[in-house]
Amino acid sequence: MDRRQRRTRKAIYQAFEELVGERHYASITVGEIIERADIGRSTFYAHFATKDELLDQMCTEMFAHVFEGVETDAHTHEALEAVTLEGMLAHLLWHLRDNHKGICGKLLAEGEPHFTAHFRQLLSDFFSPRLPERSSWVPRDLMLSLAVSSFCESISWWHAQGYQASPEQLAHWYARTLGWPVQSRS
Amino acid sequence: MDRRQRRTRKAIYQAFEELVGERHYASITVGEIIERADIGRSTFYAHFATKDELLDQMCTEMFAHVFEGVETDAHTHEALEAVTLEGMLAHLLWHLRDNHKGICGKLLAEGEPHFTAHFRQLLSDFFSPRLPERSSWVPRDLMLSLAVSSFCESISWWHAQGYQASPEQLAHWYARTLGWPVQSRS
DNA sequence: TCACTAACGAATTCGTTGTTCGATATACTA
DNA sequence: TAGTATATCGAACAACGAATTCGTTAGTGA
Repeated sequence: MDRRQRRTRKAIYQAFEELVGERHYASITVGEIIERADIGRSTFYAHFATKDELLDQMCTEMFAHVFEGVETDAHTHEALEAVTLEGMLAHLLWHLRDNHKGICGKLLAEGEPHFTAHFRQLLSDFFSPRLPERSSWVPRDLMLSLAVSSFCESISWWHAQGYQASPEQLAHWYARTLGWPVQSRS
Repeated sequence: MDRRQRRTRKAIYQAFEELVGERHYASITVGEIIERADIGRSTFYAHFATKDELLDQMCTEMFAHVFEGVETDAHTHEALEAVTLEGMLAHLLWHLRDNHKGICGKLLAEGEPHFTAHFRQLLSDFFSPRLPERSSWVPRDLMLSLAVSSFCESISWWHAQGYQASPEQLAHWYARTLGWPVQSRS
């Protein structure tokens, strides 16, 4: 890819991340993004059709890093026992907090529909084969939806609290609330 | 209130409800509302400052009816035993499905931020003094957030399923998933 | 060096929001 | 029923933002 393209793309991403960190996503205009990124208007549209597409592409890139190592890397941050559902969730939370300045939590807390839909899809794929068995019968897709939305809500709450609790702690509370098998805590 | 005002207000509400039922809320324009309601542009703005304010006022009116009788009326639809948390939730679901053509579920499923925030606030107030005690400790405000978001998600799921399950059934599954004390089911 | 193509940015079109105002129609009330 | 108040009408208007166009400038890579 042309160096110029890389530069402008990076500038756009950075300006966008800053703005999302500062303000409500919906209120950000393309004009502000190009001003902050210091690029021409037509240049922006040469890269992204709309503001939402920018968000989408950013999510894709951002989550590619976050989700790929959830299973394989878990043992590098935690003990080997971490390769449980709760451990993987803690690992995921760890990434979400640190890798992108908590933008994920911010967008979830704002209820930004595009982002939420994107994130929920990924979570759905992640949870789907891993849902614990329950003693009592509940429709599986309802259970999945509740697991996903509760996890999103936990992140949103975490964000509102300034990320005070540890990822492990939050994952534990989350699992507890859904009545899932839980790791013993020291 | 002047009869003319009542008439236009009713026309606006009706047109708006129809449109919300047909299309994504965010894509509805004021122009479409006034066209469908067959009123003048300035007339709309004499009643509501923005489209969102229309939604807000509509919610307020709509929920006033739904929430007020949750405790007092529960025994008219169900047996007296229904005055339990699960019973009250079933009663609430019953109203939400029937009173307004499931618009509530639609807006929740769309993730419409204004509506969701409004509804969540009401649910928060409702759940707050009623949260069951748990054996294991979890921060109370996190528990509350999870209870609220899970209930919203259950409604959203219900909507997506075409409201097939009964309110009682859904309330039961909801309570089960959160590991709450549960009514025995025949 | 040279062809390619990205970036520029002002001008433009488009759609939507929200306001204004004089004319008209309707509703309350005495 | 007459008379006053006021709600509605609707075209015109200003403001804003999205998205496009296109001739010009400048950086890239071979």
